[in-house]
This record gives sequence, structure tokens and C-alpha cells, in this order.
Amino acid sequence: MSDLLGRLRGRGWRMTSQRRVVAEVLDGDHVHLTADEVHLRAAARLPEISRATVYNTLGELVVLGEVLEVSTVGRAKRYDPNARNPHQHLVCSGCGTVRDVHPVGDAIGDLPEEERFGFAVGSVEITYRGLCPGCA
Amino acid sequence: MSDLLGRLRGRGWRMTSQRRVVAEVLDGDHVHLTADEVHLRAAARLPEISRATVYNTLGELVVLGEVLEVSTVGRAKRYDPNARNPHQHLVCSGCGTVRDVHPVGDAIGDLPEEERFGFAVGSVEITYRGLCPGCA
DNA sequence: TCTTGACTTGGACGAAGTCCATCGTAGGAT
DNA sequence: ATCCTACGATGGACTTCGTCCAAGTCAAGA
Repeated sequence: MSDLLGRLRGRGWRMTSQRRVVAEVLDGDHVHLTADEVHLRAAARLPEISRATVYNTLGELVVLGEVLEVSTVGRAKRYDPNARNPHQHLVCSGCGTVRDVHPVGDAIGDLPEEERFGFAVGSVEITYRGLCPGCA
Repeated sequence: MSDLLGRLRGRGWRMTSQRRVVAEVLDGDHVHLTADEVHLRAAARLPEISRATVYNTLGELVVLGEVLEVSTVGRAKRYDPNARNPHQHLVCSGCGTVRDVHPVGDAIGDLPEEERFGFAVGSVEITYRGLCPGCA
């Protein structure tokens, strides 16, 4: 993530203060913010930033492959800046906390050919659910 | 699914025409309807049924463990009546079609102890993504 | 410094889902 | 068979999350 700004500039991204702030907010490990949380933190540094810009910027980062959208059941989408390091998620059923994890094994390979129904399977997303130490 | 109504009655569920129709709509394999689709199909048989009742009933079925909510990214939740048969999902990135699949291997066992952060991991949800034959 | 097209803004809009006061009814009690 | 009543259904208002758009702003190349 650290040189995200450089990579984006290299791809012809026009660098604006809003985009810079959004990118900075997303920096770090185990960061899984909702769009609203991103907006809140971005607005702390740049009060005039609009919700629309945050949504636009997050959407662009997702398309560029720099940020992943994390599926949620019923709640708001979460954005994960750790896109360059393949990983899966461990979610607390109590408080919703998300941790990045790295299972061993080959999940895609575990899906037999006859179970693919002709699909060209390109990726797999694994969510482990359980209670964190605090909620147990 | 076939004896769902009997099981529900056995748990003290008050049987109403609305609940019966919702349960019937959810019958079958590879059924992954959104709440709105359930409402549409239920209304074909029972025109006065309200959206709120469909949401209530689906929510109760989920709590009872008779129906699973399928995570989606950005789209409406889907409801999967195949809850008694453990399985995972294969989702088309193009049209959103969902198929039930049964990968081999032990996904929970593939998460090393040191990657569990003290969580009591109880379940794992795997989503394979790719293009279906129609969308490819 | 100028120019221009890409970016930002905020408010309206839309989809998905929840809430609530009121009415209806399933099913046990009589 | 009828009555009661608590549980369930209703629909419309409301909330949350997200998108769209016309108008204004500004980054960066000429």
C-alpha cells in the first residue's frame, strides 16, 4: 500500500487532495472500513470532501485492483487495501471484526471439474466465521 | 426441504397461509432467490401478501436454520433453502447466477492455529467466482 | 499563464430493508 | 361449535447504503 500514490500517478491518475486523503485513510494492515467510515476519517483531514467523491474514489481503486470489496451479509460493504497480498477473512459473528488470514491448501483446486458446471473459475473467496476472544 | 412445513409446525410455528406460501416458493434445488423474487412468486399465489411478511418469514427461517443467507457484493441478499446439506457457492461474475457446489478438502482445517487469533472458528463460507458458459 | 477536460460537489433519487400502529386470525380453551 | 387472545399480517413511513447528475472547480500539459 505504501507506494499506492506513486502507482496511481503512474497510471495517469490525476492527483487531487481528495484522492490523496482517501488513499491515506486506507493505509495500513487489517484495515476494513466501510465507505462511511472512510468518509468520516477523510473528512477529519479535509472537511469539505463529499460522500460522492469517496464512493467514486473507492470504486476506482477497486477497478484498478488496488482495493478489494469484502462481501458482508446485510451490512455495508467494507474496503480492504491489502489487495496485493492474497488472503482470506476471519470474521467475528459477534462484533463484526475482520482479520486477514492465510489458509494453506488450494481452494480452487478443491472444486472438482464436474462441480464447475462449465464455469471458468477465476477466484475464490473464503470467509471463516467464529467468535473472537472478546465476544466468546 | 420437503417436510419443512412439518418441522416448522413441530417447533410451534403458527401456520398461516402466508408462511405456507413462502415456504413452498423456497422449495427445490439450486434455488437462490432474492427477497423480492420470493415476494413476487408468493404474490402469484396469494396476491395480498405484503413485503414485510416475506421479510419477516425469511428472517425467521434463517434464525431457525432452515434457510441460509448468501453473501453478495452489492446486490440484494439471496436465500438458499438447501441449509440441511452443507455446500458452497459458485457465482457468475456476469449475471449473478448461483450454483451449489461441494468442494473436497477441509477448509476449516486449512486455517493454521497461529492464523486464528484466538477465534473459535465455527464455520467457513466459500464463494467461487467466474463466468458461466452463457456469459463467457 | 492559459486552457481544458477530468474531478468534485451536494442534493435528488433509487433500491433494499426495517419499523410500527393497527387489524386479522390460528388454534387452544370452553 | 364458538369464543378469546396472543401471535402474525399489513402497508406505509422511515432508514441505510449507494448512485446519478448538472454545475462549478482545478491539475497539469501546452
